[in-house]
Amino acid sequence: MKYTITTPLYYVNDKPHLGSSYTTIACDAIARFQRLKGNTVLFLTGVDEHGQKIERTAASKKLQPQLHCDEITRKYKYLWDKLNISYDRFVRTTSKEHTSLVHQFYSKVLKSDDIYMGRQSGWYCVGCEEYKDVDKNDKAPICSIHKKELEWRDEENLFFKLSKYQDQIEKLIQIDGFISPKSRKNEIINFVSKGLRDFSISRVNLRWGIDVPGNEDHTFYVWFDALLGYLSGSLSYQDSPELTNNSLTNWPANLHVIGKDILRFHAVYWPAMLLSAGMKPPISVFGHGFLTREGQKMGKSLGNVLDPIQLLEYGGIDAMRWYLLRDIEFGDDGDFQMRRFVDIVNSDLSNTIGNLLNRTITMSKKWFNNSIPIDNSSVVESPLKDLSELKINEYMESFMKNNFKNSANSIIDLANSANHYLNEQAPWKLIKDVSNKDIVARDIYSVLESCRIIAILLNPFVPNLSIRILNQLNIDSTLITFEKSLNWGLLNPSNGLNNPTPVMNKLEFNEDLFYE
RNA sequence: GUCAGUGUAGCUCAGCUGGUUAGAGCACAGCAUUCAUAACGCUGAGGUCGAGAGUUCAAGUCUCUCCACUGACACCA
Repeated sequence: MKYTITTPLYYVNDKPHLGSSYTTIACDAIARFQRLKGNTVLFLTGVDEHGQKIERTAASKKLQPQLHCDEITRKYKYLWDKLNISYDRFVRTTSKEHTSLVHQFYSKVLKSDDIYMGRQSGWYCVGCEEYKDVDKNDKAPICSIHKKELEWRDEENLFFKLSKYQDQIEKLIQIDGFISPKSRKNEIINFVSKGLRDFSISRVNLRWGIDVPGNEDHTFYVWFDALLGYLSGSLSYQDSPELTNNSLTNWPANLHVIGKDILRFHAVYWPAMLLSAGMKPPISVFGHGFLTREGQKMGKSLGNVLDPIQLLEYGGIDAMRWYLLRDIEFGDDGDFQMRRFVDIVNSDLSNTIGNLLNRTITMSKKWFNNSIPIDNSSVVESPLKDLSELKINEYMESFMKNNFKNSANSIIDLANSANHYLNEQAPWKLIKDVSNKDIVARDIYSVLESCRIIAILLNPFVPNLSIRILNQLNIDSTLITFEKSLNWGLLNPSNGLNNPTPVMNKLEFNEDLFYE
């Protein structure tokens, strides 16, 4: 089965922030999960590089727009690299291939007779780059966001006939699972029910964009450019892109993950555009929440922006990924708290999981020939076996619903129970009597086996840590799949064990590390 | 402003159609302790369930009012 998942195409006005890291980490976890399930995954990410804001930012830095984009794009790629993001394709909207695709797509929409030239007039905020929905008779309205006077503009734009797709969109968004989470689905339904209006897809006074064929003084406005990146990244033949059914083997996307702010464009505009071009809409769209920091909105004016690179250098990749996926309800807004970051990571990864692995390997090597106890007879029965099966099921169920938090909790439950089991059985006492050796062998084996399963389940969340655990168990991480690797009793005693060293070091709390 | 959602221990949250002394994890304190990463385990302290009023034998759970925060209300990359 094919599975296509996308992040948004990030706007390269500025360097990547924590929010885009969050989205991308979540997508990476899903992509890795789907690969472990045996699906052929296309994980697509990229950048949106056009627009007036970028043109201006570049100008203020005295750079050509393209050079500015190159620079920021490099930063994105660098960060995704550091976060071990397993993307398959990285789309740039300034690439030749993308431009070609936009033109092809546009001609399809033209053929459907869904484009017309219209006039747009109204109060325009340069800061927002958009028309404001204020009373046209107002004499000097002010942008509520920028607190600046609005400009009156009156210009020719090409429009897309969104209104024509009212019925089809209404049906689509009703489909169970198309929009998640549910609360946002209701908002969209509410919005659509009020009647869809056509929207403008071109600008005349914008040079940094893709030309509109046949209207050379126009360039495409964001949605007829950026959204199409999903298509150009999905084509089978990237080099000479042709928008045909043959080349679209990775389409439709199974899941677009985006921030809640652009949900409407993905759940309403985008499907309508695709329908117009004779193509299938995506299968599902997930709008996640935003991150605050210590209860406050992050912003430059507050000086409390948390730089993902800094966080990464401080806590490491596993800590960062784990905290974001494990502690924040995917879909809801979340609050980044330094204290909690340190506590959660230390407790879960170092104390519970890391220490479990460490103590068990030490015992095993000590009492069983520097290796794993051979215990084929009793491997079959263990309370931990039953529990692991239960937790694996919970994990899978939650993950399919993008409920990473519950999924992670299932892993922790299993690790806690294994620790608990050791304390109850106390093999370090039993071993003092040689006749107990079989019991100890069974116990140690079943805890090691739990560790193996924990490592596999951990893989989509914290791939690096997962591999470190598997390495200690002497297991080749490249051969892992859910289907083949999650059965109980697969740990092979003849493989032996590597020397235990802590797989996860503890973090020290440092309150004002990241405030300038 | 209109509509929707949220508000439960220091922190993150469970609490279905109202029913015994309100739960979990983390953090904290004490005990115990090496197989182990000052880890694990056990025990404990912690809440007038946003505020007020009402319905009821009984309300965190229903109704009303108020407060705080969040989101939607069309072109916010």
